[in-house]
Amino acid sequence: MSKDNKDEKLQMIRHSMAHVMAEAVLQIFPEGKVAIGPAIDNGFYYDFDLPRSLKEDDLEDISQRMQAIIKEGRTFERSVVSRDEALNQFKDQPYKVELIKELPEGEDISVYSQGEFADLCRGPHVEGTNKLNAQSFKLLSIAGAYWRGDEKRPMLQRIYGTAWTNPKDLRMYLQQLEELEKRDHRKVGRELDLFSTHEEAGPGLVYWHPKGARIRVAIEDFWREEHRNNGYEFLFTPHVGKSWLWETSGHLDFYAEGMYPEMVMDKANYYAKPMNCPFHIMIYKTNKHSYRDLPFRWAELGTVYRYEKSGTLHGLMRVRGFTQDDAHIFCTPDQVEDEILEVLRFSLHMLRSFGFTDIQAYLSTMPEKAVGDPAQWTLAEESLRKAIEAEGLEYDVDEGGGAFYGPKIDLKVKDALGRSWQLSTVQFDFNEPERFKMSFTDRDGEEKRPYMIHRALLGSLERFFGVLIEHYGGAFPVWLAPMQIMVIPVAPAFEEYAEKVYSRLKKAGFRVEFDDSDDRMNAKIRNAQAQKIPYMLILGEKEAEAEAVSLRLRNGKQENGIPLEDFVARVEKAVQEKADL
RNA sequence: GCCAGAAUAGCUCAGGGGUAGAGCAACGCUCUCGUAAAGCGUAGGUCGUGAGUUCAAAUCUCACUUCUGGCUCCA
Repeated sequence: MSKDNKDEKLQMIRHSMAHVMAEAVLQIFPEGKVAIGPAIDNGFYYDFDLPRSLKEDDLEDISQRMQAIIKEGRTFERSVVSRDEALNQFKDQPYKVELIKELPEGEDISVYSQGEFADLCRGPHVEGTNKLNAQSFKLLSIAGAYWRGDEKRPMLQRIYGTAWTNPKDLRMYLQQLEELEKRDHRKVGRELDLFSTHEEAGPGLVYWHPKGARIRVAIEDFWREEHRNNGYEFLFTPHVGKSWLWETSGHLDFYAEGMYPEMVMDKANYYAKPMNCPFHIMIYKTNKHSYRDLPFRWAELGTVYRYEKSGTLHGLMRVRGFTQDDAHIFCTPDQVEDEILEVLRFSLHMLRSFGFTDIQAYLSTMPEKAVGDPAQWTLAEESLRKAIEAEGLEYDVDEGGGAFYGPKIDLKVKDALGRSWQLSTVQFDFNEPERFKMSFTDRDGEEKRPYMIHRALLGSLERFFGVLIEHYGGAFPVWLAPMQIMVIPVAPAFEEYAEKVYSRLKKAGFRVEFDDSDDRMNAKIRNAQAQKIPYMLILGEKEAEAEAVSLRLRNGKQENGIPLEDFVARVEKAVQEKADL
């Protein structure tokens, strides 16, 4: 069977499972209202409006009822009904009635029934429950979900489940979930002592511990070096600014909800910055600029603060204070195409350097409500499209999905577990240059608006760090590892030689530690392993005599009797090449 | 912000209307050791915060805070 066929079959199974679950839930709550229940990646869900809140215990009951229904060997029967018939049949189901009323005139209204339970549904479904396996599904969780995703509509109860063709696939999926849990950056972050957040000090605000900061410094050092190589200048700007900035940029009109509230001082209102751009624009406006000066590529690791709704905060992935690896490019119209191509190349180079090789692009174009001249939009969109194609990237287009101020490319990477993360973004801005009345003097002596491009390659350092932690499961490649080498003497008698090796490695600039605790060697190895340190050096009599080291890698492999200087060269090479080990 | 769940020692967790428990970690002592946990001991908690019920609250109730799973949001 081809992959597509297989996927289609799984979709049908999952969707059918959702119907079976709906029937099971209605057995318990005959007066319950059903909303929608589609198949999703790895499973299905169904939304209900029920007289009471579901509890975890209910899932077991529902599961058993589902198994019973499956074993009854029902068939899924499709029937086509008129609108009136449908309205009549579902008159006790207000959510279905709403859906029926919205179905376009002339379209078939189909109903699938499986014995007692019938559901408005486009289908398709498997022929009968004999195609479902009572042992290869699992109900996973209960969640709240707004009807039609609208926060003004009723909150429904959603049950998520996963379903597969056979119990083995289910087991594999559940194992994958466990793996995900093991790699969770919040868990790894605590185990490796990388970062913390504090209830008393403010939710969504990240504290980078020494070991986490080592990784950040490695990232930032690389980031600066690459920006220097790519023709960027660096800026530093303040963290707060007077309301004038945000009134002018327009953020106070359309983004005030996302900002930390004002601070009043000396009869002026200050705001913590949610964006760096107005600050960069202030620097631009300090001088008059000629077309000969452009382009400017100005980068800043700019820390911004945004009020994210409390329920949306999540570890490092969604926070209230974060540092963007931000840059703004100001250029003339005829520079746009080259600049965009360069930015995209740079972006890909950065992401690949961190081990992300599976990258997809998303192009978002002009929405209905937009500022700026359509000709500008066209030039911008074309430059984005050309760049993506020049780099041979797979891409999707979200027609009309751009922000009102300009089109953009987002890059998403797939991590080691196949999950997608949006990291890079390249966005045109036709709004702020206008509002801040930016200009440059063109060849013909006229004052013209520069093009402005926002771009972030890693997104935010916090989020990027979170993604990195999960991508590597905490086992960072040598160049990023907070502790690269652990020196472990076999016994206290060999501490002198171990000390010597330690000094040599320290001198070479490596992040090396010396475990001189009272633990036995075995315990030291275990501790180093738990910290996912790439290299463990086991040093005893043999090594001391030969000026050598015995190397244990965190993947369990061993190499004994490596001359010390060879090991130094080897680590230098791994760091240089950004290799795993 | 909304729905649901959770909060007990640094960490992982047990317990539960009548003075708080384990393992790991920490600290001290002993052991001097060749590739994933040596042994013994010591210390450590107003049971998230505030209020209420009760003779008595960590336990029951309410509010709040934070976290978790979702929804929404992410111009």
